Amino acid sequence: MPLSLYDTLSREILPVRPMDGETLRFYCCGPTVYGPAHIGNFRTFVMQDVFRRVVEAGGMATRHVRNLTDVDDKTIRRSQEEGRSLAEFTAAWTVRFHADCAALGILPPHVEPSAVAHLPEQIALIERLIEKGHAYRAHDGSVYYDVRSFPGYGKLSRLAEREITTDAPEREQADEYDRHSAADFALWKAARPEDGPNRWPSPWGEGRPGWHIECSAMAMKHLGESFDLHSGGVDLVFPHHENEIAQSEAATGRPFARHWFHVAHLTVEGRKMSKSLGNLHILEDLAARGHRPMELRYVLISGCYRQPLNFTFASLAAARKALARLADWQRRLGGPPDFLLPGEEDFGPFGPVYDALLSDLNTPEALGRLHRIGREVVAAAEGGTLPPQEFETARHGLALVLQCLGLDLSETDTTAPPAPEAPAWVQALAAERLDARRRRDWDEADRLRDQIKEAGWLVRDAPDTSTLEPLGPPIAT
RNA sequence: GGCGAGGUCGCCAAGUGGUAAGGCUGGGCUCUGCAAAAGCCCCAUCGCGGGUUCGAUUCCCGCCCUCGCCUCCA
Repeated sequence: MPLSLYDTLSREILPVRPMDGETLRFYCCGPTVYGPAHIGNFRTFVMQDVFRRVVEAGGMATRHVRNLTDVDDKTIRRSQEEGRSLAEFTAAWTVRFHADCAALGILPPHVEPSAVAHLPEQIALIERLIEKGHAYRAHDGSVYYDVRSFPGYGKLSRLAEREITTDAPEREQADEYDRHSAADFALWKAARPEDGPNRWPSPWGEGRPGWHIECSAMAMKHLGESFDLHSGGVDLVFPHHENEIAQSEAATGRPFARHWFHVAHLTVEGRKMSKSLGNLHILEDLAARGHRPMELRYVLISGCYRQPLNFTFASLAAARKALARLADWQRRLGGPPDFLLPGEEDFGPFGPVYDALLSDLNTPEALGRLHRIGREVVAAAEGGTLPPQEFETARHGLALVLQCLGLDLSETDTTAPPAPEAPAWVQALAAERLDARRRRDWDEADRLRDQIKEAGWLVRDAPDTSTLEPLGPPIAT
């Protein structure tokens, strides 16, 4: 059974099938590498990752391309502010992005093309559009796409051209002077003084590519003129993806991507994420509050990708508990098997979890089923009512399902959290209490426990010893 | 104004034309010197008003409210 997924273009849930019958080729709009990616960015990347894992678990090969936008207004401006070359600046943020993705268990794409490394492809595509009469050169050496030359313009976002032009803000007025229509967008931007050394030669003079053209050029280069699926955050529907379609289909005369997969946005504690609210959280912020990346991943897949998801620190704490439980079950089922054989028939009792994922990537339903089935299976295994062979199937199925969700529980050992060392004086109290406990002086032991608790530490007794752990995640100030 | 999404237990969040998954929190119990952990159990009639229907949270209409996009923000 193939994965069914909502398609933004047709507004229908459609099966996702490779058009070549072998490899599912898909493109994801990647990050602009000018700073750390925030949790909203990661919602999209995590969902794209789950998508890929689910497809691959069904035995299908994939070819995953995700670009790096490393030349645009922001990268140019920021790099200059810091006095670094554009290449040096974007390389540093790319390293950071890769590290964050790895922490979140996001599989690296098979190809990760960079925009600056694909200038010839972009220029060639623009030339092709000019030749076909879909683009024109402005006086300053910029090149614009002629939106009116493409009848299908607006089909993805359902925005009539009339709407786009009527209320266009009065920004970039200088450019508008040269544009045939306010809806026309730049394919090539003529160099400006403030761009500094960040300019490249082209048939139209020095400049740099517009934003949208990079994805068209790189997707076509690495996936072909027509491919299976294209993905990004909902905000990219318009104008980015609308423009990509216009550019690509006008140039090739062929359908660009067959399926469009968009991930809804995140709110934070019920409010829109924004710089001014200071809630554009990044992985670093969460770590400072004692949260692991996997906890964020769990939160990010706990809602339907088509619905806005409300991120809260309470849900992060809930995720920690839920992960600990899953890790416990996995341990009690004998731990993950040494190797996994992907295939729908191998999910054993966890088949319904995978079915939920195949049904429009319903991750919350999948998590619900995972908890319900997991509880039953573990109880049966420990109650002795699970035949040995089914025990092995369950163990394997659980691992497969966790792999689809990308939940790596290896770091989730509840008995040994990455707890910071308690201050020496708290440890001294704990040692004192352990003595009292060994003397069976319960009153003294309880008194010391309370004292330690007030200091923010929990005493956890084992038969012959005790350990300390912080009471809840530290609250960032 | 245009296009679109949504209002389900204290919080997060699925789902269905026949009386509502799951996680967290909370309450009870088992275990434990106590506590923690673990386990078991309990906890919602689905924004408001109409309509269709044997029956609606699920379909239709109206209203209220929230949110997203409408030129470079995932």
